[in-house]
Amino acid sequence: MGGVGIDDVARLAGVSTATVSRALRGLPEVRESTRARVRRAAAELNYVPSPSAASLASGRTRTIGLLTASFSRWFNRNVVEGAEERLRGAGFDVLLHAFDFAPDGSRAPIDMSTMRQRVDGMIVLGIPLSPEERLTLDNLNVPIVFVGTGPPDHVRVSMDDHDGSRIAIEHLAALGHRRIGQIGAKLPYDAHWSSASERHDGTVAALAALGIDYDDTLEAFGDYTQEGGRAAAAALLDAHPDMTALFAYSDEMAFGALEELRARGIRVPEDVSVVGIDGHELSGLIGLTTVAQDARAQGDAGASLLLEMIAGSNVGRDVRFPTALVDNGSTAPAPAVRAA
Amino acid sequence: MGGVGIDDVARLAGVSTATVSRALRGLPEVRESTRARVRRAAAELNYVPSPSAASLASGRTRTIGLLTASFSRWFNRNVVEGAEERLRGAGFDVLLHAFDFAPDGSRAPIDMSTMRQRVDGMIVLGIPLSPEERLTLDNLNVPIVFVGTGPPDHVRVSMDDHDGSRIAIEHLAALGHRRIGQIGAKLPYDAHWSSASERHDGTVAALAALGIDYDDTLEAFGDYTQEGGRAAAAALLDAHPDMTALFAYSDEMAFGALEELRARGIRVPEDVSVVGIDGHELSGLIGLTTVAQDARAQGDAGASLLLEMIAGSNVGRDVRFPTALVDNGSTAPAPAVRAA
DNA sequence: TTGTACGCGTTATCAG
DNA sequence: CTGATAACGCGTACAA
Repeated sequence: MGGVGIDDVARLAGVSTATVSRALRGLPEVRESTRARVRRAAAELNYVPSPSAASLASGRTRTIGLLTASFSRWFNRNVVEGAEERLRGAGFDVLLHAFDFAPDGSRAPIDMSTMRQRVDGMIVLGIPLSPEERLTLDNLNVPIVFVGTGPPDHVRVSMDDHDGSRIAIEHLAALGHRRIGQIGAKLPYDAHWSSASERHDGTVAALAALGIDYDDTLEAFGDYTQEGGRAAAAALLDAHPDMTALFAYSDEMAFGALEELRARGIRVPEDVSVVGIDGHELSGLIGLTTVAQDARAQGDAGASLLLEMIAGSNVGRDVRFPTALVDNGSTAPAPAVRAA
Repeated sequence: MGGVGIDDVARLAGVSTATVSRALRGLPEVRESTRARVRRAAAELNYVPSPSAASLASGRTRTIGLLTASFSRWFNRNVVEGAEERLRGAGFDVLLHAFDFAPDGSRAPIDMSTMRQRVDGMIVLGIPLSPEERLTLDNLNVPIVFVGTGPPDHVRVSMDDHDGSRIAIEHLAALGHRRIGQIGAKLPYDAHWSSASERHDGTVAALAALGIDYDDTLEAFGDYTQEGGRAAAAALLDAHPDMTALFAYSDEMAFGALEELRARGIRVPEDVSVVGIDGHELSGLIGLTTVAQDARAQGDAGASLLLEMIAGSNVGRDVRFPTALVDNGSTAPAPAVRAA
């Protein structure tokens, strides 16, 4: 029951352990009749190969490390789901390494060296990494795919952040909004290649293209949490009573903003319009207009890419997913326009 | 860089590999000065032990398997977070095995034998298992902890389901509601020990204690999804126009019910009151009164229990967490009462 | 197409 | 307290 080894199977099937190994792993050089016999013997004995022994002997682990920030974030949990399904379907296990940000937005340094020898590849999800952290990652000497946020010298899968901002800003501008507050993120180690940075740049570019002056006091940072979004909204509302719209870089931050607006008795969308990013499953019920992305598909794509890299392929550098505006009713013509 | 082994460290420290192993694992029988020397050598060489080799030799993996249904469910993702943090803190890795239900509520059979030799323990999250599935689990020969839903002959951590229903029903009854629809779940393999079953039983008991007749046509099944909750609400509203309240066994199903009510122009709470279970982070913004539980703490507790079992302790059978009503405004006196 | 035999990098036993 | 050495269970050259 506990100790059926490869030699037990070999004995029962009347072949050598080498043949058992080859047959069970589907190597082509085995006669089909032999393979069938081995399979039957293995099934009869309820044999399962020891992954430790296999890894030790082969150097491969058939395990992928998944580094992610908290599942309280819609994006992360959806990517993990998509990636996990694809990886398990391909016969890979998933080693989960999650971590949280402290309330002040900081976080403990992540040491990936514990993953050494444990994984054949890594997926890193949605967080900027410090140079030291990237070093411990690279020292793993396995392929790495970044999803959501990733440095330029690595393979990255994400939505088209720049274009997402353009869509949001153009939507608001078309409704006559000119004083648009932004709720962004300033995470540690953001070296200008995070999604937050790109959404910011896209916003600035979109405003410029529309001839609207960019005012950096119209940006506050919610760091992708609901509470952060609420605090950011509060700060912006205090500083800019004339603001008529809010663009949050995630639905969760937008939800926080909606809470703050409601608490102040400010009507949405009559007084202030709000747009988020994600396409959260509750944006419909809550009534939040959002720039929707398919996070699950990004997880799937990231996993697929990683598997190709492990198989030796030379994949490209970047995969960007499109976004689309979903109007759930939280935007309306700017008050001044309506008045006119 | 790639191939620093225990013997490299041994050579540099001037000791045997056995001593290196003992020193680095913190075994007590090593002189502190020796341990320090070994530690220094290991650090200098950037040595990380091979988990495969360690597992092969010791039989332990320092890895816990986590079996869970989709993270789209609030409960699951919060439990996973709580458990993951505790396990990683204790030096254990987490192997994630997720799966989805098909749209019709069924699911493919889960084969845990792939976890054989891979994990020192298992946490199973929130799903009833078939007898065959439980068998593949038990055949792993490792401690198992169930969180949320678990068979009576295993260690289980969950909220007090029975009492949660009591709280919800008493709250509604105190407001004068008598025709209370329930949105429950009928998952495959539910052998009467699931949270859904217990919430149902608790509801029936609470109604009986209040002298309210139980009517099984007032129960529909949403299977813990938002869409399912919406469909269940629709069916109940069609069949029972006189129904004045809905009690859903999860916030997500309640959210679906709110969607359906809104689509029909039925006001909440003026026409129909709604209560959920969970304390979802968006229940406040959405305005859903709910019986709140601490899912993260349950994940933490489940992990702690499992670690104790792995260490050889004989833990108890059951840990139940309390719940508390959070009034977010979706309940009001029953219309008939108001009219009176 | 199959078998032999060595090696993978630790842990654990037993001496010392 | 420390060292030598035999497992641990498989993958894979190499040979047949």
